[in-house]
Amino acid sequence: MAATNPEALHREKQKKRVGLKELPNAEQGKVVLRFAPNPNGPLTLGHARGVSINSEYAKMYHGKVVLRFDDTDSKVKPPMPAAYDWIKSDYEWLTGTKADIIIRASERMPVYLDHAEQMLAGGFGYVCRCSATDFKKLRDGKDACPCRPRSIEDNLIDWKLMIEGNIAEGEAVVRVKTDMDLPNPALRDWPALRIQHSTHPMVGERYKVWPLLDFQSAIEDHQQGVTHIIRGKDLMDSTRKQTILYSHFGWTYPETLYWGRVKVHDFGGFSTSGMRTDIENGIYSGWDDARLPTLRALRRRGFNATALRAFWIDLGLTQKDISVSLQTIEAFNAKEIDANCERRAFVRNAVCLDLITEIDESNPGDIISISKHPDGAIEGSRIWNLGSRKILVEKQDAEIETIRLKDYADISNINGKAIVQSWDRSDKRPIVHWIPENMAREAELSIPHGMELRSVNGMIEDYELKIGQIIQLERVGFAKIESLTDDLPVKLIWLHS
RNA sequence: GCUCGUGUGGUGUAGUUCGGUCCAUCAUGUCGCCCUCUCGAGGCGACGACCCGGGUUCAAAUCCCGGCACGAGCACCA
Repeated sequence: MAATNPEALHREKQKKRVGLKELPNAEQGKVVLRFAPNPNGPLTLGHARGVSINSEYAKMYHGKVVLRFDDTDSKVKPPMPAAYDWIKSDYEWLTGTKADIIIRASERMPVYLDHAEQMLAGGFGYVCRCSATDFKKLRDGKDACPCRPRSIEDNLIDWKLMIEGNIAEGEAVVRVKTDMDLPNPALRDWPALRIQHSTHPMVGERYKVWPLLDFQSAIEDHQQGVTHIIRGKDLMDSTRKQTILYSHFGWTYPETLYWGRVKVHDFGGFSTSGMRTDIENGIYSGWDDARLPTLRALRRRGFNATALRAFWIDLGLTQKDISVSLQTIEAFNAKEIDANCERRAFVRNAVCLDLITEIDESNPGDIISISKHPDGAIEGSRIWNLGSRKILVEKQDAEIETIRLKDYADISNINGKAIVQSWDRSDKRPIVHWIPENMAREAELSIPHGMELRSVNGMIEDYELKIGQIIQLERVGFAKIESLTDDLPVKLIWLHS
């Protein structure tokens, strides 16, 4: 045997860093972050990343999160009045707290319009009356458009016409002056505000000129003292555009971090507008349809907010475009909820057997008690009455000759007769779940599976069932009790295994 | 086309700042074994990766150069 290097034995294995990376230039108590959704529907699993990461950083640095509704477009992505409250409650559900500051861009219009005027008066912005296509042509050739050199006075006159509603939509736009030689064409004299005469669901027809995201967001971040922006990397050019605007105003741009695109294999993308259309067309029953990746749907199915946050924080903040599996989220969820879920039996394709027992001194009798949770995480027992001498097992299990009825007895199963062979576990025969026939109640388990909703019928153990309760169906998986109506089967909604 | 960004096992991540302590972390997954009571649970174990090619160096996942692949932006959407 060769000599062992003692150092090699003591070498420490490297550890995985836990939690989020440090934020650059972050000072305890002074960090201000923001989460800025478009209120065109409730929050999705994708938004949950933004909410989780931002709120976690706020917690780490004892900072604040601004929840801002970016509702400055009423034509392409019109805001949904109901969505403001949905998002607020989705946010609260997920983080367990209210956002520190909540604002709507549409109520802050005077601020944006005022800054637009400052920009024009300062000569670093101008009103452009070229058509979008003409401008694009000029911009691609690094050529300034004819409106650019006009005087501040002329710009202010046009601006007045714009905000008074005297210029039609598409006829004018306010641009931020940049270097036309910028290598990135997307940045050259980018548009800051445009005309929209449509009715805004929150403020009506009060405003004729609306800021675009890059302008509105930049001004508002400064107003709120945002120190760190975390956004999708598709918005990298926004950062560059806004940095130019900030330097015009003499402000310092916040630290900016990015994440890549996320897909959850089982859902695909998270298009809110796509879901909205499908709901309107009756493909889905509503925003909480179990097949949808909305937070409300996930919550309805029994996903836990802490688990969802833990999942996103574990993923961390990287610029890679990723595709994750729902299975991973489910594993986080199972870990989180297991200790709180009572067990119940659910027998699909039930087969009824006659229970035959010999009277002997080890016979536990007709009243047996089974723990609500295998390792006692939940106290108490379920009390079963075997008085009817009839039991239900799954058809598949009934085809096996010798099985063990979980927590009861080893039996031989021949011709519909379950004959007790031993009370104690006597060999390695399979353990199956079962229920006394007189304690069984019909149930329907609804399982979302991609575009379809599968339904599995069976008999559930009717013991202390409560509506809204998440239980673990032994050997099947977690499910939530959706409805408990007399005379109707219990409705269960599938969570995961 | 122009601009920007990213490349670590099946998936996702740690490590990359300041090269060695990395025969590369953890989770999820898959497979196997165990189980005195969920074989869709639990326990244990195994599997599996630094995009490619050069270079610098005693030493590279880490630094340099060149490829390649993938993604995003180039909206009067967010």
